[in-house]
Amino acid sequence: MDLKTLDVFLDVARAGSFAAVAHARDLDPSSVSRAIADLETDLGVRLFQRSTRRLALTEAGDVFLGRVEPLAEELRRARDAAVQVSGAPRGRLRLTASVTFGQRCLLPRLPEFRRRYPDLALECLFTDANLDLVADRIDLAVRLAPAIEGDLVASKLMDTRYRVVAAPAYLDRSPPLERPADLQAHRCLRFTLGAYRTRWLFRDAQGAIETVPVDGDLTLSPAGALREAALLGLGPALLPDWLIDEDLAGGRLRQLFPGWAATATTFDTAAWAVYPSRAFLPQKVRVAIDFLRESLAAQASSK
Amino acid sequence: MDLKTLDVFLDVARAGSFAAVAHARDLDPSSVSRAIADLETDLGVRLFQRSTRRLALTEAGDVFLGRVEPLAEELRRARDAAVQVSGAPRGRLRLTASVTFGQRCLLPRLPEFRRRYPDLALECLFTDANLDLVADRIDLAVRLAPAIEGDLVASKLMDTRYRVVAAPAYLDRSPPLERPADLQAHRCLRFTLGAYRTRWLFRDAQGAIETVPVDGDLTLSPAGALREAALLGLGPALLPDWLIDEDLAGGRLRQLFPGWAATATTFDTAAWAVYPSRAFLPQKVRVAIDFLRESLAAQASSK
DNA sequence: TCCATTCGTGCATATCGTGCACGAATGACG
DNA sequence: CGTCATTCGTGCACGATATGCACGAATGGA
Repeated sequence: MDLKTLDVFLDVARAGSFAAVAHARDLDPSSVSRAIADLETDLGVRLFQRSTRRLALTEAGDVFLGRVEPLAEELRRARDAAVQVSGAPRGRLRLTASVTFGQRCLLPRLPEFRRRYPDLALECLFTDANLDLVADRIDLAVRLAPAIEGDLVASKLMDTRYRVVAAPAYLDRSPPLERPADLQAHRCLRFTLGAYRTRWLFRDAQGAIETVPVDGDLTLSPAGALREAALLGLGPALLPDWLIDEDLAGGRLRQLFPGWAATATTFDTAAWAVYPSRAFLPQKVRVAIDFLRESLAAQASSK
Repeated sequence: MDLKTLDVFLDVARAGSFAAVAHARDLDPSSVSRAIADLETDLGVRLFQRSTRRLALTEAGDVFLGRVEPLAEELRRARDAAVQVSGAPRGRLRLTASVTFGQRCLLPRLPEFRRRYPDLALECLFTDANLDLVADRIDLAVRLAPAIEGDLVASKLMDTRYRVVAAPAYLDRSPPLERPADLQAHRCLRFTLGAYRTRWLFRDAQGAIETVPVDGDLTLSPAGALREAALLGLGPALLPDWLIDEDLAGGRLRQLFPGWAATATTFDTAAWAVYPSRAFLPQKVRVAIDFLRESLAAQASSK
């Protein structure tokens, strides 16, 4: 049973004519005739009594019409409802990012986002666990990486950089840190993740890369905790710019080796908006991506 | 949008797997995958987020599911309702017959019919106008004719015969009526319709046909009125057996020329149940035909 | 009676649905 | 981490179905 056929049935019942409906729908009358005949066969019930000039609903046809007419309308509504949910910046958006990035870069932007899209409810899952977009029904993930692999679609929000920093008080009472290699004489504040614990990489203005072994008696996670330790003057730390830019500007932290790019993994990395598919992208996701890109870009360009 | 596709969608939403649904329905998984993809294209909305091991409804998919789930059930009900109306001896039956036949042969049978089929409402249109089955939405017509022509379906209920009759009092005071030709000396009671007004036909035991011109100063319609005139002794009348059998048995009328078959049109004629179509014949019509055939046949065999 | 319109059907063809084969991705398991 | 079974998506071929066209029969109006 085809919904188009049901619509044809409704039209024929109203018009009392196959030919009139065929004309209105730009179909051949034989198609309408057959569609109705097929529907009758499908149902096992005669819906119309026919003569060439007259068409009348049977009692069964009457009953079917009464039942089916509201349903056709409901189905249109079902479609419209689905389209509307998808097409409008409303509904519920499930967003995930790491704890620190979420709190540092996304949370402060929520008031403005809410102001712009008051019909859009946000569900933020800030976690350092790498949530599965399908299984956890995530609409949008913000991920920090040099690039995004796999089937997922990614849209770059902003570039990110790492810097080695330390508190002024730490620097005042410590041996000088003029070159990256000087770190080896210091107890560095290390991030929990693999490469961050053993060696940091530096690239100078000419592009030469230097690997510096690092060690220390403090390993921390998440990145926000590392920042706190650095602010407390516990040692040098390798931290992302978006986390410490304000501390640097406020003098609470100082950047070491400003002529060098620093990292523990890759020098070129970014924050990405990641979502499962481009096809039929709900509007709510679209506007969130655009908002974040715009907002974070504005932050980046003010450095 | 196909209802089968909607059912597949519902199954997939419940099972969270294309493959499982394909297996349950004995389909290839690619068919399920395509059906859902086509539905998404049709709607312009993504209903599921997919990974090979995981399938999750989108928010739009959720909304659509909630809307569509009750509709599938309602459509099944619509079909069932139509089938039920058609399949059961219930509902409303529109029946037509000529005034006289209706009152004489059908009306007395209504109590028994109602007793048998209490859920079946009868709408009887006894009229001498030849109603159109389609335009007037007649389920069943009882027609008196030698045969039924055209597209309509006819089922013979019983044979009918005409007889020339007169009241005993009329015969006592009139010239003798021993042969059909004797009618010419009498003022016959004539029926309004064409051939009944000018000549009656007689066929003897050997099959020889004699045409007798008839005349008189009284022309009547319907047949019941003609019968009344005959009972009043106003003259000889050509009347159908079903109308006068009881009068003959009660001696109120006498049959003339018993060795001859009489008619104004054709000698072999019958009462027919006529209905628009055999295809998907509603049960209510079926039982009415069967009832009338059985009941009228019983009347015929008791003569 | 004539004629325009309508429904139904045969036929040919275009379109669509579906199975099969296969590749890529996913997770569970050892 | 590697292996493997399972799952979804896609190309291809082919069968099934939908549809237009032509035409005949019937209907009703003039």
